[in-house]
Parts: sequence; structure tokens; C-alpha cells
Amino acid sequence: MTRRPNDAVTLEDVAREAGVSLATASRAVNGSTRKVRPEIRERVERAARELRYAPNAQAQAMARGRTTLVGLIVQDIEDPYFSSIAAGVMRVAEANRMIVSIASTQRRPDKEAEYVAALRGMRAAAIVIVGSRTDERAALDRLGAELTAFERSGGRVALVSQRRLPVDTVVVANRAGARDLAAHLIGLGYRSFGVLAGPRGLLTAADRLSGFMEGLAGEAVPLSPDAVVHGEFTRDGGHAAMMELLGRGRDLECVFAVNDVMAVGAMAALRAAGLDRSVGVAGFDDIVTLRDVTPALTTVRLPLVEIGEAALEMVLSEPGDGPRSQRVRGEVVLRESTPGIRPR
Amino acid sequence: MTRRPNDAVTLEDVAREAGVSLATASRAVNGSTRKVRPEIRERVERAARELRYAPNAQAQAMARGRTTLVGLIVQDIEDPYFSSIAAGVMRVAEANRMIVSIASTQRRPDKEAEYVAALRGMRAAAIVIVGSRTDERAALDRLGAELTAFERSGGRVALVSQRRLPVDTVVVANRAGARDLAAHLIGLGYRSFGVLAGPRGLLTAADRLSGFMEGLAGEAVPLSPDAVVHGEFTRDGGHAAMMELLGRGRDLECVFAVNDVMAVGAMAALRAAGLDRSVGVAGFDDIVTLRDVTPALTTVRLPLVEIGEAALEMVLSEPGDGPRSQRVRGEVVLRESTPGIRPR
DNA sequence: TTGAAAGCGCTAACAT
DNA sequence: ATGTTAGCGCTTTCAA
Repeated sequence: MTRRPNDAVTLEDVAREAGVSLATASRAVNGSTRKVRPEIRERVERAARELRYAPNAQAQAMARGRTTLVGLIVQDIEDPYFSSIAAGVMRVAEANRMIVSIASTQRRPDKEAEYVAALRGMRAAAIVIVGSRTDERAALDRLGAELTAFERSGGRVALVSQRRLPVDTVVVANRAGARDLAAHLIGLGYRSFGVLAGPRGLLTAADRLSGFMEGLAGEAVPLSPDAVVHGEFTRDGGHAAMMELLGRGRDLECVFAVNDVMAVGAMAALRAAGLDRSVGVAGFDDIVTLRDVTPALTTVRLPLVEIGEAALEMVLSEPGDGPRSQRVRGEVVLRESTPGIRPR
Repeated sequence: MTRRPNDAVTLEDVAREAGVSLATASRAVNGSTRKVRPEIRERVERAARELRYAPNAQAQAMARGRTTLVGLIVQDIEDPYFSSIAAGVMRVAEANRMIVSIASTQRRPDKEAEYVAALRGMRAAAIVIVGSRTDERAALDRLGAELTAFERSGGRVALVSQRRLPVDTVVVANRAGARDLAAHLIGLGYRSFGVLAGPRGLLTAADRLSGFMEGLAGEAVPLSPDAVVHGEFTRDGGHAAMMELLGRGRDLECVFAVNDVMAVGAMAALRAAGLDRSVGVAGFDDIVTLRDVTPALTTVRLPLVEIGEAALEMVLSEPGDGPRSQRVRGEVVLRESTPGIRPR
């Protein structure tokens, strides 16, 4: 945690070693294109190499007034949804020779603003926030204020979510995806559904729920409020919600879990109850690691890595006049977990 | 990517607003404990709040000669093995109010040294490297040299792997875990094994393979070289290796894949071949997201989050006289994927 | 207790 | 083409 500020090779050491001025050394090592005689340049480069010189990024940042740092804020890096998006962000960052700094909010909305403040202090060039989906007014306001301050100081911001704040956004078509899914499931013959709806107040979950309900309504398939159970956005949350739903003694043909991770928990619960073959299960996201569960999970595929890439690309591109948004649609993937019901 | 260096509230703005000197403002806002009159302190704090002042971390780092940044180098953040360890690192970082910057090497060993150099430039306080498991001499040497330079400039380093370099290390007992696993499988009655061995040159994989072989040898169970197939450390790698193994026409009772992700690919291949019920499958890691595959996977559980925590804790603690190491053992978990064979 | 001023390592005018 | 030097925003002696 502490470090001795002594040693650490500086540009001055390099300049001295190469027998040139500080400015020349700077130009040769970090500066713009040729303005320095090749032989000198080489001498400096050799000195730098020999001394294992690494430019002090803080000093460069101060002098240049700009950073090479990208901040990424996710809810939980251990959740494959976020780690895939993070992979996309990191890929683009690397291509642009930028460093990415990740913060995990552990699903606590108030943490987001805190991290933005920290990144603002670090003079990050850009911030990407994934999953700012709360409906807590206070947290959202504070986040908005921090983001404004960040942008005012020259930083750029992109959100991955629905549009909630006036900044660049990659909008995930959760509602449309869930709507399509509902239509497909009805096409398979299912008529009586249950929904494992994720936590209240999480907008991603809410959008998927309401999209699914719209889809059902569009085909005049009823959904009793009693058939909707809220739960954590995790495997265990899905398991618990499924148990609760089963406990309500409803006649179920198919269950929609608002994400794959919950769906897997639900499948485990159904299996334990001996119902895994009689009740269909569908999820959302198409998490890569979960593509091999059996029966294979019907879901809505989201191009998560591409979403991450798109977010950082948007934020690194020339700013638009106002906040822009880019819409990403999901694609329904039918698999064995919803074999369908023969028309009776 | 570019940013206007203008605006952005500075400490000077705060000082002016509060009508005090720069030094006083510094002491009041960021400095050590009380040395400033309460009423003044409050005035400064209020000014800071109103202006939404966020201290420039680069400037602080320069002035203080030390950073609050932790670098984390992993092979692939999308792989749950790494994202779980990352979660552990981030948890400890947050507890110590440190920022973590993640780099993904995409499994290219030469990238590691490059990232260390970058982190050295950023004057990171500490670096944690997970999965530096190559046996490429050149890459390892270059990494060692970079790490030495980093430590010389006051940084601290921890590795998660076996001891390869003279730095603090969290040693994962891959060999012992695989050995235990072999013994357990033999206890279940299996006698003819296949191994999906991961890429050549990846030491984690090599250790698990040799540990497993030791375990078999200990019980005098033979393993033909022909029954060992190398493949990528991924789901598809496991799938391909399993296909290859099946193609060799051996009589298999049980397959050990050197990690869970490969094991899942192998199970898919077996299922497609109609052999999923006749051939046992075991993995390694006990990846959380994979705990619900069916049949449930026999594996060696590794406390991944704790490993990440341990690594950062070690590196943030007072340095020892020399490189320290902390050993983490895995625990065999038998599940349905290896039902065993009745003694004949 | 508070203020003035000297750096921290580097870049970018401005001179030469 | 190269060198000199004034900052970048902050911390921290050293004086007052």
C-alpha cells in the first residue's frame, strides 16, 4: 500500500544517460512523430530500454490534461452477464490503448454515484455504467449530478440500459425481446404461464416482465397476478421464486424466468419436484456458460460482448449534439427446455 | 478520448471560495487529522461540496508519490474462473478504498509483461497476476524482469499460481487436488480413464494432469498415453478433445477434464454420442454457474473468491523478508456425473 | 493554526 | 532539430 517514492527511473535519468535534454528525450520516447534526429532518437530509446524506463502515467496525465483511463461500473463482475459485457469493453479499450478500471456495485445503487466521483477524481476519459437500473429516485438523482459534473470536466459517459439519464446509451430491447419470447412460447402451445420476475425496482427485470405480459396480452392469453413471483436476480433467487410459485398450487405449463441465471435455479427446483419434464422453462440473456445445461434453455439471446464494445465505441467517438442512443435487440432461441405442448 | 482540461474544479477554486490558502484547503479536505480550526475546516468542506470538488487523483499521486491503484491481470475476464477471483480482489480493494484496474491477456503470455509495464507506469501500488502459467521461457523472463523493476520502484506483487517467480504467491494445490480426485474416482470403482488435458504449456493444466496420473499410479491403475488428449481450456476445447478421445475407440469408464468448463463441453459430446450415462465425467474448479448442469458435475472445489481476496490481502500486508506463499487446497466434491461402477 | 513556496515527472510552448 | 522553462494540481516542508 505504501511505496517508496525514491528510485523509479524518470525521464530525466534517461535524458542524462543519453546525453540530451529533457525535452528531446520526451519527444523521442513519448512525443509526437519525428522531430528528432534518428540517431539521437535511437540513443534515447536505447537508454530508456536499458534503464527500463516506464513513463509516469500520472505526470503525463497532468501535463497533457487527459487520461487514458476508462471506468467501468457493473453490478457484479462474477455474474456472467456483466463479465461478458466487461470483456467487450476491455477489448475496445485495449484496441485504443486505454486502461480500464472496474468497480462492482454489488447491486447497491448508491454505490454508483460514489464510483463516478472516484473516477472523476482520477480524471477518467470515459465511464461506462452497466445496469444502472434502479428506480430509487434519490440514487438516480445523485448519479445524474455526478455524471453532469464529470461531463462538465470533459469526461464522456455511456450507459447500458434503457434511457434514464440524458447521456449516450446502449438501449437493450428487453421489453421487445420478452414480448417476442411470449409469442413464441404461445406458438408452442403453452397457455398457462408463471413468471419469476426478479427484484422489484430493478428496471431490467421490470421491462422483461412487462414485455412478456404484453406478449401474452397480444395473444389474449391471461396471466394471473398470482402467477408472478419476485425474487433475487440470481440462481438462488430463481430457485426460491420457483418454490414459492409451486407452493401456490397453480397449474403451470411454462415458466419464464427474467434471466438465465434465475431460470437455471428454477430448473433445479422443478427437477427436485419431479416436474422438470412437465413444465417448460425459458430464460433471458443466453449466457455462454449456461448453454450446456440440460435440457438446453430456451432464451432470448443478447449479444453481450458486442453490447460492451458498442458502449465504449460510442463513448470514444466524437460526441453528438445531444445524448445518442443505440438499440440492441435480442433474438429468441428455442431449445429443449420448452418442448411445447401438442394441441389437444 | 480527448478531454478539455479547462473547467474541472480545483483545490484552488475551493480555497478561494472558502477564503483560505491552498495549504489550508488541502489540509481540511484531504490532509491528515485535525490541524485546522473546526470552523475553517467546515467552511472549506462546504465550499468543496458546493463546487462538487473531486481531488485530482493524478496530482495527489504525484505529490504523494503513491497511488491507490491495484492492477489485476487475468487471462480472460469472461471465464468464470477468473471473474470469481476478480470478485475477491475487488472486494478487498474496495475495503481498502483502492481502485482496481483489470487487464485481460486473452491467454497470450507475452501480454502479461506488457501490462505490468503499463501498471508500472501508472505507479500502481500493487499488482495481482492470475494465471501466469506458461512455460515459455522468454515470456516468463520478460515478466520477471518487469516485476523486478516494478518492485524496485516500490510496488508490490502477488501471483496466483504455483511458485514460478520469486514473489508473493497464492499457490493453488492443483496437483494434490487432482490426486485426491483420482483416488475418489477409483474408490467409485472406475478403472479405465481418459483425460482431457488442456493446452500444452499451460502449467495449471499440466499440474492437474500429473497430479491425476500420480493418483492413478498410487492405486496401480494404468493410464495409457493414448487416453490423454490435449485441448483448449474452454468449453469447445473440452468438446473437441472428447470427440477426439472417442474417436480413438478406447474403452472408457470415466473422463477427467482438467477444468469444469472443459468438462461441460465433454458432457455435451458424450450426450450427443449417447454415452452420457455410461461414461463418468469429472472436472476441476467447481464453477458456481456450472453447479446446475445435469448430471451434476463431480469436481474439485476451489474457493475462487477467497483466493482473490487472499492474493490482494497478502500483497497489501507488510512485506515479508522474502517471497511468501500461501497454499490453497481444493476439495473433492462427488456428484451425479460419476455415479460409480458396481464391483463386478 | 495558517500561509508561502518548493517540488512531484512530464509536456508544450517558446527560444535558439 | 534541440534546449529552456513555465506550468498541470496537489502535498508538504519551512516560516510566520
